[in-house]
Amino acid sequence: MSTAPTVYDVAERSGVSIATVSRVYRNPDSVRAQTRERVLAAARDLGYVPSGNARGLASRSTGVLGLCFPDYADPDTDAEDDDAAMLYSDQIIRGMERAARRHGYALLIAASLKGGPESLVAKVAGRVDGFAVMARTVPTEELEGISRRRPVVMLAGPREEGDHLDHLDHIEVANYDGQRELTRHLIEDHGLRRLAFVGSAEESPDVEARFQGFLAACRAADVDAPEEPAVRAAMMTQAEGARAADALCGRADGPPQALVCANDQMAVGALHALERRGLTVPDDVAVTGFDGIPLGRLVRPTLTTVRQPMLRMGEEAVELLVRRLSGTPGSDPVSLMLPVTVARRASCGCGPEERSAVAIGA
Amino acid sequence: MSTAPTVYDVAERSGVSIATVSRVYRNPDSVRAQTRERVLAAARDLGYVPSGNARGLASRSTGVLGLCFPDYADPDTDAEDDDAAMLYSDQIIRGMERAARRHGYALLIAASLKGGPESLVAKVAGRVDGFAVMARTVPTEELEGISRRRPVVMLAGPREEGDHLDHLDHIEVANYDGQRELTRHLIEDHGLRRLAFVGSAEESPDVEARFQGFLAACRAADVDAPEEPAVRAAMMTQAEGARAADALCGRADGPPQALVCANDQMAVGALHALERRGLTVPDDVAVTGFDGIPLGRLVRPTLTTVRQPMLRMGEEAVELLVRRLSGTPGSDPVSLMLPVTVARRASCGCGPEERSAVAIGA
DNA sequence: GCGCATTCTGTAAGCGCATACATGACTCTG
DNA sequence: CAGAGTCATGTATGCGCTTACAGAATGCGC
Repeated sequence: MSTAPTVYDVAERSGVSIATVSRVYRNPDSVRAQTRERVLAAARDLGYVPSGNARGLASRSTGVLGLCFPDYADPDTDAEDDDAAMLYSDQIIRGMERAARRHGYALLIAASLKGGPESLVAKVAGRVDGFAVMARTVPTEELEGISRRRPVVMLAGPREEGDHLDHLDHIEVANYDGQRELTRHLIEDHGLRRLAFVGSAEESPDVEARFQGFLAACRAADVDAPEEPAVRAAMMTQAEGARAADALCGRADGPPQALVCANDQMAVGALHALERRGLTVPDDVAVTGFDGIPLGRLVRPTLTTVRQPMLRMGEEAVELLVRRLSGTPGSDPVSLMLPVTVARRASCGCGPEERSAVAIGA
Repeated sequence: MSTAPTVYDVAERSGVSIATVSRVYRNPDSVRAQTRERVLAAARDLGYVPSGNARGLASRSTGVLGLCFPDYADPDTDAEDDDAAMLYSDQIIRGMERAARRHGYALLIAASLKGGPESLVAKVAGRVDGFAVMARTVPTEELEGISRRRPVVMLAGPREEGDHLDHLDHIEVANYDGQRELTRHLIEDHGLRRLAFVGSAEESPDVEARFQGFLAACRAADVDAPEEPAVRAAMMTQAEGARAADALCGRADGPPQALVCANDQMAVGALHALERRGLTVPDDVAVTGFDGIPLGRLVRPTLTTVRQPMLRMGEEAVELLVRRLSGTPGSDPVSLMLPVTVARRASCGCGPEERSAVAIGA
């Protein structure tokens, strides 16, 4: 692990100048075949690997795209169960990696640390040509600054409204339409009328949009539409989902007929809590989630949910970045809305087999 | 997207030298609070983001670890089904990302392109402080060269034997012990005696080790142990698994009692093929896989398999790299063997509920 | 108010590569 | 065989930052 060889070493060993060594890698055809072979041989002997840093510095580009995502680790998830630990950021990663590869980019990923998220973005932003950020991982204001210098696309978050609307590119999913359709399904197809929405305490535009979709479906069907979510969970984890379910069961008028959760994690938690209380899902209480994480298909009953097209979201993010990197810089910020699908599974009363689902929204 | 601001711009704007700007980021305490604030304010105004390339070049380290993995995309997998597309490289990624984050590193990932794998490694190797490579993604010889200059750990592949044993660090899994235990289970607990092993045509030490474990269990129980795998699939995909199952069913003596597949993908393909032929799994034929991909729990019957600890493998890889990066450089190459677990599910006849499984090997 | 220790800040020299430009070696044309 | 045109290679500069080292500022004791 002695000090690594550089172009200078390779140049000396093969009797050429460093410019020629550089050309061998950047533009092989511009070097005579014989010379090229000599250089490559020397490089091989030395174990030479071009420094990405130096190359990037000199050429002003890295060939790397980035992704910042929140640390979604749910402490409730059984650490032994690898499958259950797969959340949807993994699917975005996979989608981005695939698309990035097609365009000749590598992918740099980093989850926000509790320490200081600022260092996170800076670290990633400084090493990539452009990057995607999952909503609410990083203050929008900070992203605004960065996006003046390089492309940034926000995933699964709406553009900021009002005075300070941001200028980032966005890729959203049809939260409103998806939740409305799912709620409509509960009301019309299963005849449920006492529905409780489990939201989150922290401000989240996604959760808010889902709640509004929920309300819209209630109103359309003349079902009691509460002003507020029945519960606002402190965090959107299984433990909080369980707590929410317990709270709702303890109410004077008994549990609602359906528990409409703002994400799958909480829904799974609710499932467990209801089971512990001796209630049967979906016969006593229906439960639904949102997101479409793999775990939703592993629990029993399988979880009815609204599936987000995570893979595609990752791919679209890369396409957007690539377009920005090669295109006219001045163009206006883009907002792409991706459709979701309602996955009707067992927890709403649709039986064990997953029903075919259609795209909603966008 | 005008040209990005640099330390020089920030220095000028805040009336200090570039060295002070640099110190504000690298070593904040060494700058008087008042000066620091001025610099940070200027940086904010300008939308300054330190260049990772320049920093890396000057400081000779990147703060990034890497992972190269093969492009495992199985063309048979329903592209619409995101969950099924999650293969085990995703879990390694997640494991590495977590561990890397704990140590203050980001993670750079890249799958090998069909084009030229050499460019892949070079690209990654040049941009990271150290990296992991999944076995058979990159020629060992090339890795050898690179590993002279920076830490490289090979995942899920044994050290090269014989004349050219490599000097890389390795993290392996207990292929042999796992497959032997699973096979023993089929023979002793389910009383099966006519077993067929579905291997792969390409040379793979993993598959070979699994086959040897299979043989060992057969011999130990006095069951016919074939010299060769019953089928050597061209690729380890679902399509090839299905083809293998069909081939075995077409034999004169009828299908075997159990189809022991070298990986889950093929096992799932076999499951489908058997179903198409009207055979019932596990009653007519038992089927087993290897790996423990999420898909194995989604298919019916659920797939009995040997689960590899992918998350942990990713974490251990990072720990190893970090140790190398901060430690005594001269130490000998390490080989870490991780235990596997036999997941007894429905496809071997163990019933729908997954049985508790114990660690095997290592 | 002086000398000295202690902070704080500036100066300058690279880090390893890409690349514009200059140079040299040939080939071709007339 | 001179001059123009090609192609292969070398020279020199700078990309934006870190980091010795040197120098200025500040604090302290007496």
